[in-house]
Amino acid sequence: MKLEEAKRSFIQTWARLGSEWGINRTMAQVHALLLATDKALTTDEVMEELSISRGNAHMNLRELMNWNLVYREAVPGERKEYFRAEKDIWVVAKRIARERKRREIEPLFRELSQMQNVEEDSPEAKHFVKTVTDITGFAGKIDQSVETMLKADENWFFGTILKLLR
Amino acid sequence: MKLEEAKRSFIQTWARLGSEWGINRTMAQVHALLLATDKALTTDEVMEELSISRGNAHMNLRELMNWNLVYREAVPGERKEYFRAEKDIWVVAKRIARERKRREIEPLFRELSQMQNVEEDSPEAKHFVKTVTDITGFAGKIDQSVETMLKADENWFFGTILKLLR
DNA sequence: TTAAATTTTCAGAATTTTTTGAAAATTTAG
DNA sequence: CTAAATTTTCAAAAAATTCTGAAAATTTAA
Repeated sequence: MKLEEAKRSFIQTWARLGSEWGINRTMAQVHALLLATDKALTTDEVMEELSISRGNAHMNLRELMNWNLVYREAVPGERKEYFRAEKDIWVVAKRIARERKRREIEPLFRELSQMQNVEEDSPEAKHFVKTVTDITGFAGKIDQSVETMLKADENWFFGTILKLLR
Repeated sequence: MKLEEAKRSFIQTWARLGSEWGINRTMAQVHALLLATDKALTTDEVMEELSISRGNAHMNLRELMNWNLVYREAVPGERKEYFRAEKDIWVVAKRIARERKRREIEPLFRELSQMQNVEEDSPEAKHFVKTVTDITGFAGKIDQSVETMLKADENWFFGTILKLLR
């Protein structure tokens, strides 16, 4: 398999995976392109490689920066902005987990908690409250597990930094 | 909060969560309705409750059965089919995990493995292969963890069945 | 300053996904 | 069997999402 072919294939696979998990197809493509490339790219290069418009490239690069999956890289003597992806896959996973937890799990958790205050005493109401309570408990456990994972990573990070400073 | 209000709110929340995670909005609504209801419902009741068409209700109920999240329940003396949701949230989570693993993680794993055969020796090619290899390894670990979770649960299930039969 | 380069925005267009609803197929009561 | 009840299918319509491209805003070199 040739490199260019493999890259295209990787971009396509990543895009499909993204849309299966609720991530915009183009955002996943841009991410894949940057993951597959060993240098920082400009907006124009992203547009060219993926045959997408400037607006689209721009918005998705910005969104990837919001997720902390892509960062700007200054290139001396160049006016344009260059973008590079975080390549450490564990860091990538951690950042996606943090972002989805923050945007989705935490609000879910809060909303579900509200629903347990059903002022009614019928069997239907009891059943409903039990279901919601079970789900809330489950969401809490997931939330807690992700939190532990992220905290463990912070400690690891902190430990590494300390070693460097020592 | 009144039961009906809480139910509506639950259905809406579940639908939002579903679409954030790549699950069809209506499928999530139907699932939520059945989770929130302490009895089996007919297609007509689902249509009525959610104000959706017959075709839509039918297709989504069928898809939920494919996911093993909903099952038909025979009601003696009734011609219509009744549907009920699995309520054990751990079982629900396990079934969703199994299905997404089978449909998404496993194919991903296979596709990524292909991409590591880049017959080229440039630094770019090396970088690409390393990235893909890292991701493949990561996907493998996720796959393995989910597998362990599911297997543990099978044992638990098997153990429970044995107890019942003993 | 000035103007060229670059980034940002967003209304309308294009695309993709989902839904409808009516016809066809199937099932079952009588 | 016959026909009423019910389920299933799927082409077309509707809705939701994503993308484009050009204009506006911003930045920077000179």
